[in-house]
Amino acid sequence: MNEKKTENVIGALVLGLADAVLRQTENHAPEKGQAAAAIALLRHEPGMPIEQLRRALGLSHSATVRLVDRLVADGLVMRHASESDRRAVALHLTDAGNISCDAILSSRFERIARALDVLDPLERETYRLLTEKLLANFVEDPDHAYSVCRLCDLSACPNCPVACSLKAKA
Amino acid sequence: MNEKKTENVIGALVLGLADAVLRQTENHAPEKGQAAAAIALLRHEPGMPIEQLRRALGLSHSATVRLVDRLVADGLVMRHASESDRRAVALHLTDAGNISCDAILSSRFERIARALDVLDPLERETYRLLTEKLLANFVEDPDHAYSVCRLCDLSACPNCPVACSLKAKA
DNA sequence: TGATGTCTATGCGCCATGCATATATTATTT
DNA sequence: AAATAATATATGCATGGCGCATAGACATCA
Repeated sequence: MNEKKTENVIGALVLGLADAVLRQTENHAPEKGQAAAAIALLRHEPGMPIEQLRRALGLSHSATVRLVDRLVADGLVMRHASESDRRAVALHLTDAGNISCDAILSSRFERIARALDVLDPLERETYRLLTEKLLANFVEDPDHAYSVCRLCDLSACPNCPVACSLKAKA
Repeated sequence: MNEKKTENVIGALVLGLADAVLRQTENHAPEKGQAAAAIALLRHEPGMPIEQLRRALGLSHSATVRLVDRLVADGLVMRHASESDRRAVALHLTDAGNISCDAILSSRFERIARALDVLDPLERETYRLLTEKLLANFVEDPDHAYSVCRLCDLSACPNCPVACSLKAKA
């Protein structure tokens, strides 16, 4: 009995913590919504084209173009010519964009770390291992991987289970 | 070393699963955004006034009033006079609203259950216990509790750790 | 080379949002 | 009890983001 309670509890934490993280990161971005995620993704993958960014953010094409327009106007992002495809735009962070990105990543880290404070080291390790198992099974394809990891600090994520899982599938 | 990896992995799962759940539930609501959460909240608390709904959804006042307007126009919600406060509106689900709510809750459950499929029963139980511990520590006040549990199926959540945690604080 | 698909950009209309304001009712103060 | 402040709801207005449709540049493949 009460088999549904597990799903309720996990759903609640997931929703609440995602809310909290998104609120935190939005405070360090020029606007609400996916701006912070766009900035973090451009650190992951400098030179990312708009279309790839679009798929990672789950936006329509025009919404993505206009988001990039605003980030460029804010001085956080630059549009360069892509070397491999002359149709495409290669997006890069400016110096100001990198500073903004640092603030986004560290505020996200702090918020999650605070939520994990109640766990002792052993519990935390257990939780990490189980979460990695869930995550490896969760990701469907490269676009989804970018989406799921869009606010991660990849420099602090050796052997990312998402990347490993995709490699194993290929 | 790699102390930040725990936060990265949990942040990624939380974000990705919240995305997936929100997309699922939106499919069974008349519009994107907080409509599905509003419907689920009105099942939790029939007669909830607009202001309380507003705090649970994290919207502005006018956005909430207009959201309710649209839900009423869609035939999912009714505005009644509140018995305890003649300024307030008591919101209730219509029959159609209840049907929509059933679809929202079950689609959320299915999506989360699917993500948990990789865990064996023992792992799942461990994950549930640790998540309950995190959740009990996470919730700040009653408004936050409504927000975090806004898509839960409370009929399947005996001894909700969120409610218990708030009782203990009071 | 020709046909089709992809990547980016933009004009246009719609609609959700925030702001300021208005009204009714409750709570508080004197 | 009267006056004042605070709360709950509603709405007109202006702004702005979004989706749709379209267009041009380039790539890919036959």
